[in-house]
Amino acid sequence: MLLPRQFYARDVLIVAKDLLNCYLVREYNGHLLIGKIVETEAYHQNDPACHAYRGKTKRNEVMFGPPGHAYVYFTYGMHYCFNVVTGAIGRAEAVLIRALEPVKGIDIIKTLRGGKSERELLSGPAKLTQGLAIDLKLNGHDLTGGKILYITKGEPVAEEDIVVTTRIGINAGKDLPYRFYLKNNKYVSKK
DNA sequence: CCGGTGATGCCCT
DNA sequence: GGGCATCACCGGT
Repeated sequence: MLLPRQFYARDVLIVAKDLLNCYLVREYNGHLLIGKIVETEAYHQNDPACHAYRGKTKRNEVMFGPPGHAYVYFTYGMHYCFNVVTGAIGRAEAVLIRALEPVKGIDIIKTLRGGKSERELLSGPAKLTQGLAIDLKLNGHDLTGGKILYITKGEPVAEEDIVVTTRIGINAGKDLPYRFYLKNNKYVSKK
């Protein structure tokens, strides 16, 4: 089932947790590339680590728009990261998708990633954008349209199978418990 | 297995 | 001009 707009129009911490076990689907050159979401992080406008903490800019303006759209940004001179916009219009919130478990189209994904081992294909925020061919052309894309790039519902996750901890790769806001991942899943990114 | 480090370009101050 | 929501590779163990 395609996730509807109201799924995304909730608090970013709820959405970040509920996205676990859902499927990110990418239509690429006639192939379906699919990964199961196993790790997420939440960011919001009152959080010092958030791109929108100091207000709206050209880069982060998608975060202030309607929920259910993709916020893609470029970083470290060579990598892209993929986020899902949440919450109400005018409020800047987004969930960073940090890791996927490969599900479908694995041969294509392997080619896009330069022939890495299955464990290394999508187990990091910039790895999964490379493996699913996500770049700035998809910034602002509506994920509720069911085309090109979208998310479908997964099996519910038991509360005890979710680990809540601090985020990775940031300094500001590093003590906030805004990272969520599936316990014992080998495709979660490493620290 | 582990920690350290260079790559590389754009955004924002 | 500094810093970045990262990754892959290198060398020592």
